Amino acid sequence: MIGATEKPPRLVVLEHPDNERALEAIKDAISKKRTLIVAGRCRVNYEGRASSKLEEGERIVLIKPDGSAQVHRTRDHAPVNWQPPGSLFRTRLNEGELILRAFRRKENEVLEVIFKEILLIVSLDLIDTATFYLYASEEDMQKAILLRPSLLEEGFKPITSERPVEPGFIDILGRDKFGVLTVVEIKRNPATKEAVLQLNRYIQAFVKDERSKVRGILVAPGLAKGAQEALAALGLEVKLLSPQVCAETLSRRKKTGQLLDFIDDGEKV
Amino acid sequence: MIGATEKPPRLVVLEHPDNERALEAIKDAISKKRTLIVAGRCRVNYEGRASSKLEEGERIVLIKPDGSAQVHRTRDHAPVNWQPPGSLFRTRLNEGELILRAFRRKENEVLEVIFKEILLIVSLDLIDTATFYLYASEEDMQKAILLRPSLLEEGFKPITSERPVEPGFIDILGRDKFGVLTVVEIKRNPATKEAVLQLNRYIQAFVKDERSKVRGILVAPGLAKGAQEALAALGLEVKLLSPQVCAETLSRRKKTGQLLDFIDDGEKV
DNA sequence: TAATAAATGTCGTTT
DNA sequence: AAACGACGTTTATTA
Repeated sequence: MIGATEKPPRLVVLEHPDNERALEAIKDAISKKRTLIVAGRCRVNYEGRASSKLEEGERIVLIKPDGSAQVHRTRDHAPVNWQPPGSLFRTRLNEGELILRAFRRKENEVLEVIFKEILLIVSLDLIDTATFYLYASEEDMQKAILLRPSLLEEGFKPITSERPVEPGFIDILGRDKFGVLTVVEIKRNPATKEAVLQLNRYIQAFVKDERSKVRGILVAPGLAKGAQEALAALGLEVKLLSPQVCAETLSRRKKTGQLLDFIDDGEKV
Repeated sequence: MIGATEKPPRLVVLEHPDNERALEAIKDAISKKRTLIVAGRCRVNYEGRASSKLEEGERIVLIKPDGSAQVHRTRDHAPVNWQPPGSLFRTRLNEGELILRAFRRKENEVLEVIFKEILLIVSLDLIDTATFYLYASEEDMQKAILLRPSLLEEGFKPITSERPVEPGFIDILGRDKFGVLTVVEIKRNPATKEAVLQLNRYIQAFVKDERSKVRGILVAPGLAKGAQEALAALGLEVKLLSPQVCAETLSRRKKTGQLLDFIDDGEKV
């Protein structure tokens, strides 16, 4: 029995509970915004942007305090069915089955898990306040070029980053060593034809304002199919640069300060 | 103790195990390709296409028989770190910590979870052979009709899709076999009276511009209460079409090319 | 195996 | 609230 007045333990485990105990534990965990794991034999229905049906089988359901839900099968990284954060939950017994519904009113989406048999219920009060750090993202590549413009090319001088233009934002705008305006678009993956077109749109929008000559440089670790042709056709350029090198540049800065761009005159790719 | 000779139980649960028991249970579960859940206080490192760092906190790790791994925090549908199916695992104790590594050799990617404290281990032998069925979204229905206009009716020729009009967007605009302008509104669920009114609004807004005769066709798998009457009252039409049939049309296209509309002259609903 | 397109993409940001 | 772009996108399909 999970007391209403007592503080519940950080970890509650029920093996092979009957439906009544399971219902109580699930309602308790969700209402107290605990993390909930339910393993059991169930079928799953989803109705919303699409609809899906999954017949009976044993799966794991994970419900988080933020109101997200996911149903995992024995394979695949991604859940077979899910509901994003902010979902509402309704649990009830019906003719010997335990029915768990996660729904989002606005989006008109419903996820329904109908348990024939509950193998396990785990209710956890997880404490996790740590920050997640991701390195070598596209953002890091941008930071690295701004910190050390020679990563792009000798003599490049950034003017602004994230400059708004008609269709979006120019990653980096600057001038090359001859003073020519240069639009830089950064990709952390091999650049696709779409990326080239994106860069071109930015330049087009920009040229309207400036109507002077503008260079366009695509920064990426490589080129996907069709990108080379698109670049040539549009008269744009590419600078091969890996996210890893950018991440290294940033981490080295932390140790040696911001002098690198003045000291280092070599190119590393 | 989990015997090597005996068949292990379908469900093994260890609450607050010491490191040795935890190590044994984890190795056993992974080697026997069981589904494994580990909850505990840990830090997480990832090194591969990018790199990431997550300091100490309580999380849930889910490892599946297919060699996929994911680390879940208390929020978000998506795992904070993961490793796709086919990963290899190495578990060991080191200075009072339990270290779980999931790596992919070819991709040179490593996920490392370092447990300071194990709250719970669950090792499951899940049985799940069911097939997952996903039925098409409304967007797929639109695509299917554009691909094979005869799904709507013989001789229909689409002009545009998502054409903006006063109240929103016309799903598909086209001409029937007599050249009469036709507005198509698609619903993936049984169409309600509201859907009929929506179609009517689009037509009204459209007639202002064109002031020629315009047909309105509601595409839906069925009609909800009151929809039939509304259609009749407004002089609009309905074409019954299920998302499933659209999905089939789209998947068949991939196999047989885009010739279907020329070959197929029958209607399937 | 590599390239391409779709996804109930998810998730953040900005208008 | 809606739109846009990035993502360690993932995933399936096809050449």
